[in-house]
Formats: sequence, C-alpha cells, structure tokens
Amino acid sequence: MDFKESKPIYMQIVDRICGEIITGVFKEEERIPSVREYAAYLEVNANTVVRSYDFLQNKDIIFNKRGIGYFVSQGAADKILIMRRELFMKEQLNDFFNEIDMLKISIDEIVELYKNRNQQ
Amino acid sequence: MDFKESKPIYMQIVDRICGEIITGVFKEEERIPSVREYAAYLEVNANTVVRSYDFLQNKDIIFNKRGIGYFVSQGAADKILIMRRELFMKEQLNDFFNEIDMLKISIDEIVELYKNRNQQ
Amino acid sequence: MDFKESKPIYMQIVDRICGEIITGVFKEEERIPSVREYAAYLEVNANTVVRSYDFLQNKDIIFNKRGIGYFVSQGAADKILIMRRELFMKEQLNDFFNEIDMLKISIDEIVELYKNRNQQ
Amino acid sequence: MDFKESKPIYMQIVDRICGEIITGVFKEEERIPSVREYAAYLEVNANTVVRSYDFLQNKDIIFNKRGIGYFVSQGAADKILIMRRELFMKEQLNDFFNEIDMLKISIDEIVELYKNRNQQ
DNA sequence: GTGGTCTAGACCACC
DNA sequence: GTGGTCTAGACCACA
Repeated sequence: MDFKESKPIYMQIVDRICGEIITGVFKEEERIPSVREYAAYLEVNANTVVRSYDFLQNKDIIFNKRGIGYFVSQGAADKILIMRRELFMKEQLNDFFNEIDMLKISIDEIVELYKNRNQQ
Repeated sequence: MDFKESKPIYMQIVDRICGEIITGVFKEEERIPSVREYAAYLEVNANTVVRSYDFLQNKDIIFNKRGIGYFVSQGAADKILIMRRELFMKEQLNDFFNEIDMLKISIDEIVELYKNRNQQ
Repeated sequence: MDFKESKPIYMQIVDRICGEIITGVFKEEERIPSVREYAAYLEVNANTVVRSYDFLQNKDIIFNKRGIGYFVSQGAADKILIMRRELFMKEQLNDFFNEIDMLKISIDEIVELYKNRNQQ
Repeated sequence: MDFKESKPIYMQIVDRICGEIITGVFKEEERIPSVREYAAYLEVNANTVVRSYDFLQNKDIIFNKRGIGYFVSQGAADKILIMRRELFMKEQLNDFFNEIDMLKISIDEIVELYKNRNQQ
C-alpha cells in the first residue's frame, strides 16, 4: 500500500477496508484481521489501525466481539455503497458540473473521453 | 461564504478569487480588495487572506504594488483557465471516471443529470 | 443471552447465575452445569465460564468437587441477597438518585412508571 | 477532577463537558478550552482530551473551526438531555426496577429513602 | 496560537 | 491471543 500524502493514513486504510468489503474480500459476518496483524501487514503503527477500525465501528460497518476481534457488519457492503453514492450525488457531482461549466468543456467531450479511456 | 471542511480555507478563497477573475468581477490590471477589507467581508482572519494572496502572487495571477495594494496580472484569466484545464484533465477527470465506475453509475446517467440540472 | 458491551461477559454470567440461585433454578447443594455445557449453552468461550465459576467460588457462592463438578453452597441465596442489598444501598441507589435529579425526573414519575410496568 | 478507575478517563471528560454544557458553564456557540489548555487543567495527556473532543464532535455536541478551536453546537444542551433521558428510560430504569424486585425492596421504601436524602 | 496525525511503547482487562 | 487506554513526544497544516 502506497500512502498518498493528502489523506491521513488511517482514512486511506478505511477506504481500503471498505473496498475489500464491497469486493467481498472481507465478507459480512466474518472476521477481519486483528489490529496487530493488519498493522504489520500494512507496515503501519498499530494505533493507526485502531483508529481506522474505530472509525468504521462508529459507522456500523464493522463491530467488535470482545477479546476475539472485529467482524464485518451485516449489510455493510450495501451501506458503504449507499453512503458513497449519496456523497457523490450531493457534493462531488455538482462540483464536477460547475468545473466543466467554468472550463467550458461540453458534456459530450466528457462522454468521448470516458469512452476512449475504456477502449484502452 | 460557507467553508467546506475538506479544503483549507485559504485555498477556498484562492478558488473564489480565481472565479471572480474568470468571470470578470475582478478585472485584469485592476485592484482587488485589501487584505483587511476582504477578510472582513469573508469573516475570516486577515492572515488567512494574506496566505491566499501570497499563493496567487506566487502563481503570477496577482501582483503587489507596495503600499497600494494587489492587482490582477495581465493574462491572469487565461492562465487560470489553462492551469485548471490541465489539472482537470490529468487528475480530476480520471478520479471522476474511477468513481462512477466504482459506484456503477453509467455515463448516460451523468449526462442526463447534467441536462436536468441546466434545465432548472 | 445478549451481552451488553459495558460489563465484562464473565460478570454478566456471574449475575445470571446469582439470579438463577435466588430464584431457585439452581438450588443449594445441587450441581450446576459443567463449564463446557454452560459455555455451549450461552455460546461463549469455555474459559469465560471458568472465570465466572472461579469468581463465584472465591465468594463462597459455589464450591467445587474435584472431578464431579460445581455445586451451589449452603446459604448462597441469602448471601447473594445480603451482598447485593449492601451494594445497592451504598452505591447504586445514590447514583440513581443523582441521575434522576440531573434529568429532572421526579420521584413520583418513577413510581408511576414502576406501577405501569407491573400492570402489564 | 478525580478519575474513577472503572470508566476510561476520556469518557469521564466527555461526561464532565456535557455537565458543563447543561449547566451553562460552557455556553452554546461559544468556544471551549483548547485541547492543550484543558489537558493542562485536568492534568491529563493532551491526546486524551483530543479523544474526548473527537467523541463529542462525532455526536454533534461540539464542532471545530479550523485553527481556532472547538465550539459548543447549537442545541447541544437539549441534545444531551434527550440522549441521557432516552438511555435512562430504555436501560437504566428497567435494570433498576429489576434490581429492587429481586432484592424485594418496595417502591415506597425507595421514595422514603429519596425524601430522607433530600432533607439532609 | 490552534488542532490533526503518527509513532513507540507501556499496561490492562478480557476471551 | 484479542482490543482498550494512556503517555510522551514528534512533526505538520492551518488561521
């Protein structure tokens, strides 16, 4: 894992875990790696992983069984997708539209660029 | 002006000033508000505005006449457009495409949303 | 059995066993379930039940016959009642009174709620 | 501030701040002490206070202005009271009633004890 | 000055 | 073994 500088490491770990849940690498109701295992694997301080797990637990995406470990909540994958979609629709999409308007790029250009990309 | 949490306030002010230059509210060769005026207007600490002006001066978008104030550089609007376009093509566009792929939103949906928005 | 997060599981089991003794489900001088049985029944790690039994043995509420099992001590029910009463009077009651004062709930409301509950 | 051992320090600080908000020591929309100030005052590590503030921010009881400090949210006092009341009604009250039933203490005794306490 | 993040390391309760 | 909490200290971005 390469860490961009812009985002805090613990949030990048959050994103990564969310990705693993969506793609089914971490399955619902199943255990995810222990804090220390995952910290060693990512070559990060254990406290950083604690913070990521803590964040996800607050969002009900994972839950904890005391002394046993963390588990993916039921419906976590859906929840993540819904949350991301909402965020996208509410903020990012509008910013994007404002941006292309300001830069005077037509929506047709965007479509073309998108299709070109996917042909590669 | 509402400040998002994600971006530093001084960069949000930079964006705003760039917008004013592009749309001609702040015209080339003309003076922009003093640091204190603008800070008062935006309800922001003066040092924050200093930082924004400083950033813009470094990019040659505005320049300073000592004891008089800050002025918009010649060709600033074009410069901004070019810079933004580059940034947009290199980074934002790709991020955007990745995002819609991940969220399984088709490009056609995007087009539709864009058109709906502009009808309002 | 649902385990609250606030209290350690083994203490919740202790409480449960005490309740069973008071209400006569587990009778004095009689055998209580084996560690493994009870662990399986509660869907809990066996070591956790060991810890609960250990705790109760220290308080002379149960005792062990080697190779046979755990038994409820004579006078256990009374002992539990006395211990709980003391604890209740010394700590819990005061906490409770402080709480209702802070929340501005009158003692009359409490009485009413209590009576309603028992009518159901 | 004396710290009981049972509850984590950062949660005790959370409780304390909530108390200050309810009683109006920390007023809505006003700034609360900086992390470092409060840590020094409570003779606690700054990170511990960070954790408390973080918790309260997640609950929308305080909010942060970047580089300036933390402020009490509008409606924080009400929110705290409502949250506590709910918790009390849902969990603590029932536990309390179960307890007095199990200990065979009548509700009238409770009322009397409550009145005696307040006479002192 | 403010908070935000991260590290390293410790000790504890719990399963 | 697991996570939870706390300390001490560092460096950074931001206002």
